Amino acid sequence: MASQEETFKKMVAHCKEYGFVFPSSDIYDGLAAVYDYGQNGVELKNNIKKYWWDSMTLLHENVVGIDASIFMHPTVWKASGHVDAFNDPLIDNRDSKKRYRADVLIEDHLAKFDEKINKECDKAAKRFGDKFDREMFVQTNPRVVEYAKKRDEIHARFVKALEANDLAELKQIIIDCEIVCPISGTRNWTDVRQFNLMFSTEVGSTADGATKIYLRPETAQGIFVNYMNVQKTGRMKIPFGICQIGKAFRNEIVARQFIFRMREFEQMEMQFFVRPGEEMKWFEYWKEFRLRWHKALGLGDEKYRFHDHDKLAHYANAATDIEFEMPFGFKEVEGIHSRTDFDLSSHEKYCGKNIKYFDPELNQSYTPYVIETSIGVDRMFLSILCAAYEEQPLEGGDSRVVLHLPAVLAPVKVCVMPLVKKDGLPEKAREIMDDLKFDFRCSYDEKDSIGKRYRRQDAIGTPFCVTVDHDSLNDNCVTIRHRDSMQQQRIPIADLRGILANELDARQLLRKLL
RNA sequence: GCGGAAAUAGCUCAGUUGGUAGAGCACAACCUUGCCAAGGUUGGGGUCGCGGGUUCGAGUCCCGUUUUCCGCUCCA
Repeated sequence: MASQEETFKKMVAHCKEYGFVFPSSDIYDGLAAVYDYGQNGVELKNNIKKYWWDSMTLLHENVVGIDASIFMHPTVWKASGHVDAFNDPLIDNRDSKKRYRADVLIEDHLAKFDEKINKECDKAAKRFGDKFDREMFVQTNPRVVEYAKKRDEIHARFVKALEANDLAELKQIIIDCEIVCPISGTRNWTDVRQFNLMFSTEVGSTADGATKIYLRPETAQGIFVNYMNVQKTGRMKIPFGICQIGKAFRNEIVARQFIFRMREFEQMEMQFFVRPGEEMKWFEYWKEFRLRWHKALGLGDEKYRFHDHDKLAHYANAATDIEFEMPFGFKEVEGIHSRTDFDLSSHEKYCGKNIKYFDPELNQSYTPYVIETSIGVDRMFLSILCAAYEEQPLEGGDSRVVLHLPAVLAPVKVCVMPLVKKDGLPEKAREIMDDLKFDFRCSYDEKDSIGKRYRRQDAIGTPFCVTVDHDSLNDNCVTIRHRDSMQQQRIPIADLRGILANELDARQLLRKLL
């Protein structure tokens, strides 16, 4: 495991050295948990997005795309539950250095009163046997009445403090209740602080009374608020899906592990609208389809697994993750959730408009249920790089760093190089490249020895190198060198385009999904 | 956010008890060579993360700060 972590560190360094991922604002020492994609990274990322987009929109005639704004009406986040669910009051214990949610500490404390009351009841029940009347006992036993009174007092303060968002009062409750840290056993608490996972900004000048709005913490809501527009204008019939690729923002408390958890990240999401009662059927369909999409890349089937959620989010009735084996363990890359009608119903309530679907086959209206597939582009990018990166020992004690990227995703498809920088070979190489560059992302290299140039292309995962030598001028043939096997073939220049087109055909990948 | 460690050229690192910065690789030009990281010559590139302080003098000592890594904590 230790060597895997070492390899991961080297992979991260490799990403910077070869123009895949840079720290944001690098010349100012970076910005925590924000990264930029470089000249090779952006190509790989775009190729991942295209593979996803095509698999959704080309292979499913009932799935269409949209591109919603990052800014949305503030009420969207009320309706989605984010405003309430993402505001956690946090408190630290100075001795144990542990952090807790202040509301959870108080709730746990309140629960203790009920435990005490139950204990008294149990004792009394044993004493009185069949004659025990619990209701009567609770109302009359002085000790139990005292517990209940205290509990209700604290509960009332607690609810009031939460409603008013009174952080000082929350701390005061913790002090008054003499709540201690379960680890250190002390009451050496910091102040309660609010931590909102959503970034906020303002629309309009402050003089006019600016409106506070949020940067979206998920792209899903952009689809929900457009569901009616797309359904009506696209004449969509249930079941149908809307997909989207876009940025989302979360103010993570701790963001680590390179691009795995970033404050600004990109999601590829689809919301699939179905008849109520049919959601589990479609949940299973998308679960299976999405896993096939991952496995089709050929990074190794054993690197994927499902992780079903035991604890479901407020909106879901079934949820699973597709996890990928990163060097730091199996980690979530994609989530597939059955979101019920939670979002659409909630939006209907908040916006006050009828957004039900009229099903002509059933001759009735209903709020559709939703299956969501949500994949992090950056996590997908990371998983591919982790699987592709290899420090490969070669014969004679030599070694090379090679990225075994799926050819369809590679940033550069082919590098054309003259064997030597003279005798008309560069001109011939340029000629070949000018012919190929409309179809494939090509690069040209004439610097350094041929071996060195091959290694440079291995390091960025270029699947093919084409070398022009002296014979090429006479026989119109070139050498094509394959990245993974390092084997070379001599082929006519006239066949080059056809061979490359076949090897780099994205359709072959998509066909595996049917 | 807490604790620990670190920050010197694009990368990997050296730099003695404080005395005004080096190597290898990489990069650019030229020469030689030509199918898996060859050799030579020349050149560009660093106010040593940033800001203070001590000192005649700080990459080196002290304080603060930023970023990164490791461990906690958090993660609908």
